[in-house]
Amino acid sequence: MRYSRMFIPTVKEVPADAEVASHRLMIRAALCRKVASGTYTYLPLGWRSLLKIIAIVREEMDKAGAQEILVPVMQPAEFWDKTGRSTDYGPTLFRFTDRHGRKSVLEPTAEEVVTYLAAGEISSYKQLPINLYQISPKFRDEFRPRFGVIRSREFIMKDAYSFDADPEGLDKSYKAMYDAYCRIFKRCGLEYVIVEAESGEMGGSGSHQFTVPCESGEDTIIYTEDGSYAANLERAAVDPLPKEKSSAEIPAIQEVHTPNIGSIEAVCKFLKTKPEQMVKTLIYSTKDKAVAVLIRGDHDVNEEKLRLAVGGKRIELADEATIEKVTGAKVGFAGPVGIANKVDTILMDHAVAAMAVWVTGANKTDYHTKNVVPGRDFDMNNAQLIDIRYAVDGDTYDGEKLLFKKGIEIGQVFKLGTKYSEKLGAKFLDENGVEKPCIMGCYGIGINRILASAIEISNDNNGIIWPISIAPFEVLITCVNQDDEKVAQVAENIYQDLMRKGIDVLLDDRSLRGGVKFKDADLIGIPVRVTVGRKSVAEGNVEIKLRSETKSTKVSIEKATDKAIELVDSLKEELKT
RNA sequence: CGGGGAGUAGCUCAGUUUGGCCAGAGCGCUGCGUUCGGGACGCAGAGGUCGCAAGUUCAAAUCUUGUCUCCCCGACCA
Repeated sequence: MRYSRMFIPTVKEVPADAEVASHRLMIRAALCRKVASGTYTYLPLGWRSLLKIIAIVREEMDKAGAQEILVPVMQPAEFWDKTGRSTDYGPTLFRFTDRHGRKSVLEPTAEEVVTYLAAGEISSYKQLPINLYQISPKFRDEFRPRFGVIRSREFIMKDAYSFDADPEGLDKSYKAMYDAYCRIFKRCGLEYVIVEAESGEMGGSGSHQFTVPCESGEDTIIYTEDGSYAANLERAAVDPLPKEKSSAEIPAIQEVHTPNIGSIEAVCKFLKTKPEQMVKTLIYSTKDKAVAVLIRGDHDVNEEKLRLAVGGKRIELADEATIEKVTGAKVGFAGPVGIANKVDTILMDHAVAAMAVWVTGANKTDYHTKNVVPGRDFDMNNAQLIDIRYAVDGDTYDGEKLLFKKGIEIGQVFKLGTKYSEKLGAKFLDENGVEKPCIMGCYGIGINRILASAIEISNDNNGIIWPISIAPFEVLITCVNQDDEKVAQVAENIYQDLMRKGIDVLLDDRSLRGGVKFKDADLIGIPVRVTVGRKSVAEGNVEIKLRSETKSTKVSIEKATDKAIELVDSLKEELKT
């Protein structure tokens, strides 16, 4: 491709609304442009990279035995009602009504439609296992799109769905996808980590998340230094804290007047105490039950752990009316003492149980209680002791200190089980003629996030440094003196030669000053660069360098092609699996 | 959705407090000339219903009200 004829509108100025490096560089290097909040147009360079990523994903999926299909982006809302995800997905689901009044959604993922397909076509164990995947746009009405394409409302996802006859089969299918993911991300040049994850509203029994560690990531991954444990924030388990020693004499429980002081900070200030000496009592409700959650003042409830604790049911913070009914007080004054017979369940975090003395709400508007001694003033048998909070700095798991790191989630694999197959009737007859639901798994990769995270972890002040596998081009020839016919001809010859030999090459044949071309070259980050200029051509040479290095080497014009190919090959070699 | 901020030339922004002499700068773009290996320089030019709508006023980018959009901080996910 000739630069002079290619649409590569690079920009010198840093875009005002781009916060993270990858977003800034994607705009500046002319990979994409924003159309509206969370939606982007990909320009030729960006699309070329995406196509390369897609090709890698497709190749590895096929190799892992999955088969590519394509389901409609526009799906009947009815499917989503059947699985309950119409409500579970909530406002994130894009909905619309057609001219006949039929309700539809734009696919955020395709469990429903693929399971519906399986329900109609699969009837025998002989057809299993099967794994179907697609690579297509997905839509999610995120409350806050941000970081460019990292969290957007429309994105390209590879989503795969496996159907197996038994749990052992699912384990195999899952492993095949897990391994394929490792190969895909390696080939894309990403440094990634795999952590245990929660399956969230996907449902199911097991999940791993693939994350690229970097500062601008939105996800938090938690791991132990010895590598024995790694999980995401939603999942990470923590050890119980050591029991505090109680000082000899603790005065009797005492009610304190705290007018209009409901929040933890305010109470602490008022009572001159610290959040870690307080116990928060949060009232949650499921469809039919009220649950009190006791957690230390400086900790946060992990609602995913909470959801699992109540048997995977949908659970949310109770509304004001419920709280007032349960506690007999306004919001902000709930406490554990005497609440046992008002709620259906009391869940107590380990850290609360470890405390010697509590400061809590009094279940009385404008009052708190202090000197609450667990066991003495609160019957510990009323509460179910569990791990229900987010891990914080200083926590351990299995005795090992937990460390925290930010990252971008680029893929996740789930063991779904039969949630979807049962609801949508994807059943088969086993070898004994017994009808059973298919056991499913689902597997997602954020294609655009691979692009963004590759840039995020590999760039410098001057621009992108692409891994060669997903770079828009493999080689860039910079012709420094385009108006010098001889120089231009040398560049042209190398260009033709590289193209003939199957190299993805871009020739910068614009009639511009060298400096401009070098700046653009750094910005768009093509990994191998051949510089053809008057000086070196006069000596019979050209210069070759890697984008990732500053030094260039002189090679004779005749050997330029071979040298460039050699560099391309060695870069590719590093990404082989 | 809650809290904060911003919409003026293709881009980055000044001007708004104190209404008029205020339609501006730099970059980019077009033409000519000089330059020509790290985003050159000179001259000449093109380009804007000041987000939109209503209102106040002799007069509105500037004041009032409404509205839309975008960005940042919190709760979801690839």
